Amino acid sequence: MSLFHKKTAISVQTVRRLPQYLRVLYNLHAYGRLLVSSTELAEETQVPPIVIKKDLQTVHAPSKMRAGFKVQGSIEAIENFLGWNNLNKAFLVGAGHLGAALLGFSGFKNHGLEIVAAFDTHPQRVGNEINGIHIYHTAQLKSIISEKKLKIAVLTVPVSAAQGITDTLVGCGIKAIWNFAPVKLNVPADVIVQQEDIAAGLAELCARLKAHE
Amino acid sequence: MSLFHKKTAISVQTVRRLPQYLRVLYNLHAYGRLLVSSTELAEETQVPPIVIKKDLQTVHAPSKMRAGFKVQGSIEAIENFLGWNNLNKAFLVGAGHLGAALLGFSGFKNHGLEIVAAFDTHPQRVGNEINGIHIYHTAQLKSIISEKKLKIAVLTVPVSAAQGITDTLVGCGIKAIWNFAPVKLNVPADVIVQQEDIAAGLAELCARLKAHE
DNA sequence: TAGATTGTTAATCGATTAACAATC
DNA sequence: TAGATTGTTAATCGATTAACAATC
Repeated sequence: MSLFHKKTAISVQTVRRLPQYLRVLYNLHAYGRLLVSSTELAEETQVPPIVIKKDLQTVHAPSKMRAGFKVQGSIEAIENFLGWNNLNKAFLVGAGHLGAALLGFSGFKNHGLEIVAAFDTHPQRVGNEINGIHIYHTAQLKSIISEKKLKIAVLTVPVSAAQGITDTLVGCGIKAIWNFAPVKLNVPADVIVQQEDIAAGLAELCARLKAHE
Repeated sequence: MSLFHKKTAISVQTVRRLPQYLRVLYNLHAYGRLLVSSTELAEETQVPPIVIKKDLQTVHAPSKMRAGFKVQGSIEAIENFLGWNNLNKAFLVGAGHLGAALLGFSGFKNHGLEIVAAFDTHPQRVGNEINGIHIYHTAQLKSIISEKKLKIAVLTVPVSAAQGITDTLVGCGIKAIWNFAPVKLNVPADVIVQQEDIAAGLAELCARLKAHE
């Protein structure tokens, strides 16, 4: 209603729920289902039907009155909203167990992310391939990032190495870092850091366990 | 103020922020610092000082007027709140890359979790040890769970195996499952499932990237 | 002392939930 | 038709934020 073009800020919570819906929708689509109601989606997720209805409405998922949301159209709406219909090229630094797990997870291609290179310093890892992705030595970071024009980093290095690598990445003009190391990274204001903190999940579990007793 | 003993429900958000504070507090403690203000903690985390003040107050972290929160006492308050001062014994199912990453992460001992056994079906993995933790065959789940009286499972199996294993675990009387497989698990109401969904983090990153453009 | 801080209550904001109309 | 569902607006709830007193 404002004359000014207000940036429609969609809540973080909504955004984080979208992948759940997407998984169910993929399944339904594979079974040939054309429509799904918010109540049915609610059964397949932990999310209350009204929340689902609102979330799908905010990403403009198409629907049919009385019949539910269109499966295919909702998939497209969510993918489009998240930008998951065209792949972002990314690279991974730190090809240890966690890094290898992420490299091995082909599902990212459904999630808008294509990891095209990996880096490590460990001589036994450099030169190998995981899931078709070559592991370069970290010394080559700068040249390969600029050569392949990469903007998104997945950081799975030990805590002790995280800030140092980050400084290098920032120097390479990286736009976003998906950080799995449990440290706060210092970056310039225009670099996005998405922090993944599994201790948070564990804390939640422990709190629920205590409350349950 | 109520005569009834109302269960003080602490918000999930607060619980999930606690580990961040804990990491900073451990560092400060290692440097011999006795007090820290919420403003200083705010600089070391992404969290606004008022939120930190409130969070620490809700876990009854001790403080000194005008001087800040007591470092050691705050550590104890958080650990105590989360039950991280005495270790919960847990086991892991699925010793692939992700499982191996979690087994290799000794930091869980600071987080109230001690993984004492791992399980897999892969012949090349069964019988090995990772970080001193033995990998048993999944066929031994039942006997070892009851022998060691384990109540908490960490689930890092492929999606296709997750529900089947879960049914077995429920049959063994497990109390909680920390689930890294991107599926909703069907469990009885008295079993806690803590869902870890890295697609949620990726979705958040993508939304922020889009908003940033 | 002045000023930085915690302590505590109130105000704001935004997400969730409820309510009900519209639809097929 | 009746009933299940989406569409849309209002109400509720709870987390965050602000405000200011108390303290050393």
